[in-house]
Amino acid sequence: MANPAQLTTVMKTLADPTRRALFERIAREGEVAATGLVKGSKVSQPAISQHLKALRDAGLVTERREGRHVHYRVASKALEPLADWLDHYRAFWRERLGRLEMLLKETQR
Amino acid sequence: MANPAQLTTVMKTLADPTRRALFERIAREGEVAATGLVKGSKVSQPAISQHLKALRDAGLVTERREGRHVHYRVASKALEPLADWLDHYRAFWRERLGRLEMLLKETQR
DNA sequence: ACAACATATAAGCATTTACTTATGTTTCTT
DNA sequence: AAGAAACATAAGTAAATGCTTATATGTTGT
Repeated sequence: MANPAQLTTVMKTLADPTRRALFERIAREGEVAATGLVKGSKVSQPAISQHLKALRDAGLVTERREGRHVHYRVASKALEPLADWLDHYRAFWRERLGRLEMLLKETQR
Repeated sequence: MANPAQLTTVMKTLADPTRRALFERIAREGEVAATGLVKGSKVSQPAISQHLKALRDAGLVTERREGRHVHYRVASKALEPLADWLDHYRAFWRERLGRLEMLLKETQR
């Protein structure tokens, strides 16, 4: 169901610590302008701008222009590809571990 | 709770498509020798070996040597850092969306 | 002991990435 | 209209990444 290419993009985008920190700040603050993100960051304004573009392209954040400010917020379905992938493997393992446990109990008695 | 550095490592490791595919194959097959992974892969044996090292270093797989074969399997807590991080943000959003809904209902009446 | 097999390591290379500084572009303020 | 503010884009660069071929290391069967 989840497009593998999209999953790759999401993972690659969030794998970078500074970019992920940016994403987390946007999530925490609800809605932030780019300037707000530049302040309190160690990297330059262009770096922030480039990271925001990456987050946008990955579908992780949405932007809302208001005058000369651009406000960012987390996209509602941002982490869905990641969550889907994880849930798939979690379910898979529950099943696998379930079978393993049953096997162990049978061999033990 | 989840170490950010470890999360970064896990994400970076799984972000690469061929490496993730390798991980998924190990998960599906339960336990595979490296040779088994080389077969049916488009990259060379050393490439596989390097990817396996990366997966090992990230704590995503464990190895079990048996003669000249090395069998790989998914580590039981492999995806815990990722899952923890995701759950944290999921909970966070439920709360945020919950508040938003309450706010909307209040302003509507 | 020796050849074949399974895997790891080394070295090299092209591409990608995460920055930087410099410069646009648009919008607000005065 | 002019300057400042908020952002984006361009160009350059050092480091990281994912591969390759060649070679080493360890193990098994004959």
